[in-house]
Amino acid sequence: MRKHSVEPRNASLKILEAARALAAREGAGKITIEAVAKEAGLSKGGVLYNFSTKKALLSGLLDQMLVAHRQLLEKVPERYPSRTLRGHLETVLQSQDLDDDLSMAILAASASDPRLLDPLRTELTCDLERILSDAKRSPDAMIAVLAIQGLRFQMLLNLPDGGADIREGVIERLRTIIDELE
Amino acid sequence: MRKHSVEPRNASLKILEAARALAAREGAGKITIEAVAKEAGLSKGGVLYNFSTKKALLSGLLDQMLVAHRQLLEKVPERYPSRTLRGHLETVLQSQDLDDDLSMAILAASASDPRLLDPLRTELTCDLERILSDAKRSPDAMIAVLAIQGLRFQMLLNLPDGGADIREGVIERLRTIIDELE
DNA sequence: TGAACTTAACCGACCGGACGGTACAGAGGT
DNA sequence: ACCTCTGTACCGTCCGGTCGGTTAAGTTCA
Repeated sequence: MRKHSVEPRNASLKILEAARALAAREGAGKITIEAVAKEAGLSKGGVLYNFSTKKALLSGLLDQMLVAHRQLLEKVPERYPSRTLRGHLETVLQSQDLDDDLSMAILAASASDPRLLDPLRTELTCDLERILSDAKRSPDAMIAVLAIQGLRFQMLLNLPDGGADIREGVIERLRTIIDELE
Repeated sequence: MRKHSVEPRNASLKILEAARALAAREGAGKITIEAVAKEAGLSKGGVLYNFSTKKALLSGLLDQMLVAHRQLLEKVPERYPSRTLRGHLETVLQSQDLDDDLSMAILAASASDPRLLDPLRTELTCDLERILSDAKRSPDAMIAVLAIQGLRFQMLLNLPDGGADIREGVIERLRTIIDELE
């Protein structure tokens, strides 16, 4: 029947990319199917062909972010102790503002459908398990996790951070906490 | 055609209360002016008289939460060192799930209008300033702040927490960190 | 080979309803 | 009489999703 050597021209990726660009340029609130379609050089129908619903689109975006997250984690050299935790920290520090509006969009959507975040939850559950089993003193490890999470949301929502010097101090401190875990 | 002759003045409070109840019962996504009106036992016009726009309503909700937050902070006995920080921790621990959907609603709305969170930002800026000036080792204090923030979001979004024992360990550890700040 | 047919990918008009906001007409109290 | 407040009706817009095309690239078979 079908041999199909050439992959079906995947517009999905282009669509996701368009959504990212759109979110970065216009803000989280501007992600509508039509807008994404226009940005991707497609029609509304085209987008809906690839993602049968808007939730599916957002879900796809989250998925992409999780994949990127995983890749970043793997880049942490194996020899490091508390590898996962360290990876989390670096991920947060590297994250540019580009992802912020995207995250906000997903967050906003999760207000009406909490299950949208399920993939994130399972991913975090995995990571957390690894982190806690790696570390000697789990409370300290968990506090580091929480602080990193706090840092992420602080950046996401533009909450006050106490100024640059505090920021650096915190990062340094977090690093030493992680170092001393094992 | 007055039925309840009592307390005709200013339905704002009742409206806010209704919005809270609605959010708690139906979820964050269900906060619409009409729904709130129905819940509060008045009409859409009535709600819009008190809050001329939906943003104003959400803003009012945020305000109420901040007031409650401030009151909780004041309940921490003065003699405690790092009073504000301690208050933050206790606030998070006491917070009911009731507030969760409300917070989600506000968060979601802030995706399309980031300035909605401005009051929160200024409040936090104040608190942070006090916390950092109170504490001897500011990085540690900031880490505590971040961890508490992380805790809040973890609860808000139902992110994994590593289980009850870890949770307790974290709380205890946070308390000692705070104790040792001054 | 080439006509008929199938299918994947995409288009775009349209629908329906949700929702924020407006207009205006009272009602009640002072 | 006036001001504060509330109710009803309505409007316009936005947006997600549907649906009947349409195009192009195979595939089948005479």
